[in-house]
Formats: sequence, structure tokens, C-alpha cells
Amino acid sequence: MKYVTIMDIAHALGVSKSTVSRALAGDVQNVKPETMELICETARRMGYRRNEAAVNLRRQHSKTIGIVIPEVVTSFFMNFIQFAQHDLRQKGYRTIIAVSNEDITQERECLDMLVQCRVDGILMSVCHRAANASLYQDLMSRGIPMVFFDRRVDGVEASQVHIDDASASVYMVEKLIRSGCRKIVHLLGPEHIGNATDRLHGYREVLEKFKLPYNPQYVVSGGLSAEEGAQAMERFVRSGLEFDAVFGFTETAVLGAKSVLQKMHYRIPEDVSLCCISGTALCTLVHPTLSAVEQPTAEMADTACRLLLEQMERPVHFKPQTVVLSGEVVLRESTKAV
Amino acid sequence: MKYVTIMDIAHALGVSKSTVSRALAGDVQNVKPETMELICETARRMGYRRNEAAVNLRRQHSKTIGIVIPEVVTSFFMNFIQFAQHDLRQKGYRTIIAVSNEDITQERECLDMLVQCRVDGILMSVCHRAANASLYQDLMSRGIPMVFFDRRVDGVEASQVHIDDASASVYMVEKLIRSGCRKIVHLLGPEHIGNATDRLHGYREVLEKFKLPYNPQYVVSGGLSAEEGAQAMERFVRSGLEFDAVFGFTETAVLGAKSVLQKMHYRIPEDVSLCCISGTALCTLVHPTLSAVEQPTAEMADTACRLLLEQMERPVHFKPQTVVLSGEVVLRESTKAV
DNA sequence: AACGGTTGCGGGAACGGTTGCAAAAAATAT
DNA sequence: ATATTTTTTGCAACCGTTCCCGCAACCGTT
Repeated sequence: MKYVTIMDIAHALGVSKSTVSRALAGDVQNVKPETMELICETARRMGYRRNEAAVNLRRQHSKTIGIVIPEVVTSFFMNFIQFAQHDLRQKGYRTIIAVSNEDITQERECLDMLVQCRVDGILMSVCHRAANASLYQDLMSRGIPMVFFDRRVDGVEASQVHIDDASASVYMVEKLIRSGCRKIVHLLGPEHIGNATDRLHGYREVLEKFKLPYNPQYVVSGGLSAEEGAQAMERFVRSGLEFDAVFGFTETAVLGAKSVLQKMHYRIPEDVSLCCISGTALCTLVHPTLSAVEQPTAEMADTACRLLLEQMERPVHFKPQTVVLSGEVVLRESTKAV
Repeated sequence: MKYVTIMDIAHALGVSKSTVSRALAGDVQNVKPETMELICETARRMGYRRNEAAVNLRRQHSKTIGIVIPEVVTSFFMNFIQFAQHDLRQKGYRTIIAVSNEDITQERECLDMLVQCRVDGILMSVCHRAANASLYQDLMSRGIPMVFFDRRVDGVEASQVHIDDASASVYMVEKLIRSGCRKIVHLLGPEHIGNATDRLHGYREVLEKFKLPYNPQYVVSGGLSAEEGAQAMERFVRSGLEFDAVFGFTETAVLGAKSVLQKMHYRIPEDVSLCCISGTALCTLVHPTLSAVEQPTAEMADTACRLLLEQMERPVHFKPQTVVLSGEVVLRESTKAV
């Protein structure tokens, strides 16, 4: 495994490595056009590829951004990464992605690895609203810019961008009620995810607004996965309580619930309406298609990248800011018309 | 942004950087236990994180493996990455993932980036069976070990691991026939993906075996995405030809077809059986659940990593080998019992 | 006391680029 | 022609780490 270096090129052409370096960097101020052309051509011919490690060492930055996400089963995070990569690449940054698997220990390891790689900044969606807060704070005080997206994090002085979960819930549940539903089950997300609480608040807010009674029995822990959602649904159905709609914290859980319901021959949406927050392309792939509040993924990625880049450009007197985006209600076949 | 270096530690303790380096590397042969303890403790206290760029430069390897995948909408590739990351991390390797978006130009850029980062090896699923073959060959002759997984690549002397597509198709289509289906539509994959041809061969083989006529009109280009699958299905239905089953190249395309069929009130599987190759968790999320040949993702990742690691350990007199795994037919609700 | 062997540590040269500064070469002005 | 400026080039230091080599201190033997 022998890579060609600028010294190899310099030697082959009888010039100094400085000149080669400048030529390859396109420094038109300091190198004669024909020399430049010659060097670039030779580099191409010899198959030269710059050694990033050497560059990173010399310049004191890596031109890479770390992205930490909690899971890879939903396509939301992958879509986010795609958009973010597009934005960052345009600004000359590479990305390195790390998955915490919804585990705070793995999350710490991810962060550790990113620090070792000397990433210039971190885009992060936490797996726990508070558990690693002091670590984030520590990293940021060490001068590593961070922006948190999608999942809210508490007690950290940092830029964040997420959707207005409470409002999103309000929109969605209101649609449910206006379409005639009265007994709405809420598949609650895990307590350690901040957004779960907000979505529950939104749900309760609408009930109050419409003077409907709030019954805690209709709020069941639906987890994150399809399995958990299915189990929660099954348990609820067995409890014998009447219901005419399910509003879920997340897509996968609702899909699990949907399977259970369909297996029991509930008709959707005639017998039960189904909807959730943070839907992805999956919602359109199932039958009936699922009504959901869609995350503005592209906008979220753009905003997160912008915030991060701004913070990296002017690290001094930078003020953390929280951007709240609004989700878009998309009504599909799993809910009745209002 | 100031990171602490081994020099900082050495200075603080009045020892040489060599000793610090050795202590941190756990070189018990050459450093006294108390010194070691002292150095490690100080390093921890000062928040030392090794600079990977410096290490990569000095040692002539990066301890990272590049993984190139064609898309991120299916969870298959993400699952593969998860398994591969697990294996590689155990061997002390980081991973850097790049997405080609089913585009040969982007694929070249991905490879270029990985070379710049001096990855020690590449795990790759191509977006075109042949287009970039000479580039792969070039990279390998430059001493970069590569292993190709899932998607077959032609005319390249390299290790490959994929499922036996023809046999997988045979298994699946046979089940269809044994359950009573006679007019089976095949949603063909894109021509530039080698596996598509193999799966078609499998389909034809079974027809021959059962002495059923082969009608080219029943083989339609179904593309990769749900949209393409839906369009293909719609076109076929409009053609007026009778059919009682759809066997698809890939999950997403079949899901697209399924939507169309369900919208038209075809009953599944009573009117039309549905199945595909390379199913993921998605198959169990939809209703009715989808019969599929499941890829042995973990096994494929393990094999690919093993092959790559072996090749990296003994680059000389290494012989490329192709490992063919067999898929597992999982019958679910979208097909009738045999 | 002199000897070889081990142990623990420091010095310094790499690794492959970038970049400030000075010097050489070329272009322009006097 | 020489003086001056401008363009183009080379030298050398540096980034943080590893690792080869050498040195000293200490050990037990003779």
C-alpha cells in the first residue's frame, strides 16, 4: 500500500514540495500558470490523493462534522443525514455518523470517538433528555460547537432545533375530534424523551379545549418500536375500554398498533382512526395510508447546519438559540374526513 | 479550541513525551507501573483525547473501514452497517459510511473521499454492476482491500458475498405455484443491478420446471422505489392481463404495487398473492404482512467483515473468494398456504 | 571491582502536508 | 545600463504521535 505524496511529485518534476502544495491548492497568486498546470497534470497522472490526516494535523481542524443519531430503523434520521450531508459538503465539510442505539453509554462512546477524530462540530439527537447533559456541556466548554436536533435536551446551553410538539399534537388531535372521534387513545412515548411529554400536553390541551374528559387510562406507554406499540395496543384492547381513535407518539409504534387492530378486524378508519407524529415515507407505504404530522426534515437539517456553521465561524460571543419549526398535518386514509 | 497533547502531560509531570506515549499505549514492558498509573491518571484528569490524525499519519494506517451503500430508504443497508460496525469495532476499526444514491458519479466521489481518508479497507455495495469496475480494480491494485456485498459486480477480481438470488427466486415462486397461483407477474429490478437478472432466471426456471408457459408480458420493469413499483403495477393492471400473484425484485417496489392493488380493492392474498426478495422489518409492519425471502443480514455482514479483515492481514497471496449465502423464505399473510 | 543483562526512560527522526519568510528570477521603471 | 518592484520559488518550522536507538541505573555473578 504505497500512496504517492507531494514529495514524490516534487521529486519527479524537480521542484520543491512547497510549490507542489501551492499548485495543488490552486494558489494562483503564488505559482506560475504553466508550473501549476504541469504539477496538476502530473499529480493526476500519478494518481495523487491528498492525505487528510496530514492536513488535519497541520491545520488545526478536520473539516468534518460528527452526527450522532439514536437509531436507524426509522428513515427520519437517515433522511436528515442526507440533507445535512448535502449542506455540509457544499461548505467543504465531511460528515462522520455515529449511532447511539438509544443507549446513553453508547452515546458517550460515540461522542468520545468524535472528539478523538477532532470533529469541528457536532449535530446531535440525544437518546435521553438529560442523562448526558453534563458531558455535552463539557464538550461545548472545550470549544466544540454542538447543535441538538429533533429530540429536545434539558439543562444545556446550546442551540436546538425541533418541531413544536405540543402544537403538532394539538393540530392532529383536533382533526380527530372534528372528524367525530371522542375516545382517543394516546400511545405515549418514553418518558426520557422530552418530546413525549410535550406531545402528551398537546393531547390534553385539545381535550380541555373541547371540554372532553381526560382519562389517564387512555394514555398508555407505547414505546418506540412496532413491537412495543403492538403490545400496548393489545393490552388496551383487552382492558375492554371503548375507543375510536389512536394517536401515537411515533410512527413505528402506531404501525405496530395498526397490525394488532387489523388482525382483530377493526376497520380503519371506520372503527378506529389512526394517526401519529413524525411520519415518514413509511406512512404512504402501508394500507390504509397513515395520517401524520410530518417533520420538515429538510428544513430541520438546513437550520441545524446553519446554526452549527454560524457557531463555528464566530465561537466568541455566540448566543445559543432554539429554533422551533412547525410540523405539517398530512391527512391520509387512516383518519376520517373532518 | 485547545486540546491537551502528550507534550502537555509530559511537561506537567516532568517526563518525556515518549514515556507518556508508551504509558498511554499500555506498554507494560517499558514503563514502571507507578509511572504508568500516574500518567494515565493525569491524562484522565486533564481530559486528554488522542489525536487520531497524528496517529494515522505516523502509523501508516487509519484503523477505519469505509462502507459504501447505494441508498438509505430501505433498512437493509442500515442493518448491515450496524452489524458490520459491531464486528469491526471489536477488531479496533472505526467505520466511515458513504452513500452513493444509486449514482455512479456520486459513487466515484465516495470512493475518492475514502481514499483521501486513507481507509484501510472498503466494504461496498455497488450501484451499477459494471460501470465503475475499472475504478474498483484500480483501487485494489493500489493495495486497498475491497469486499463487495449484496449487489453483485461483474468483471472484478474481488471477494464478494451475496445471496443465491436464483435459488431464492426459485424457492419463493415455487411456493406461489404450490399454493395455486398460475399467472405470476414479475416486477423486474433495474438491468444495471446484476441480481435482477439472477432473480429473473430463477423465476423462469420454476415456470419451466412446472411446465408453465413463459410470457414476457408478465415481466415488467418495477424499478427500485415504491413509486416505480406502483406505476408498473398500475400499467400492468390496465393492460387487462389476468394475474393471481406478484413476485417482486425488491420490497419497496412490491409495497408500491400493493398500495395500488389495495386501492383497487383486490383482496390479498385471496385475489392476488404478493411476495418479494430481500424483505426487512417493513414486511411485518404492513397489512397484510408480506411474504419474502429474507437476507441473512448479520451473516452477510460477518462474512464480509471476515473476508475483508483476512485480506488486510495477508495482502500477499490472497485469493478473492465469493461466498454465496442462502436466503430464508418467510411465508406471511400476503401469500396463501401451500 | 569488573562484567553482562535487564529495566525504565529520554532524544530525535519520521509521517505528509501547510505556510511565513527570504531569496531568486523576471518584469518594469528610471 | 541600473534600480525597483513584482512574481515565482525554496527553505524550514510545525502539527501530535510513534518508535528506534542509546544511555543510565540497578541487578546478580564471578
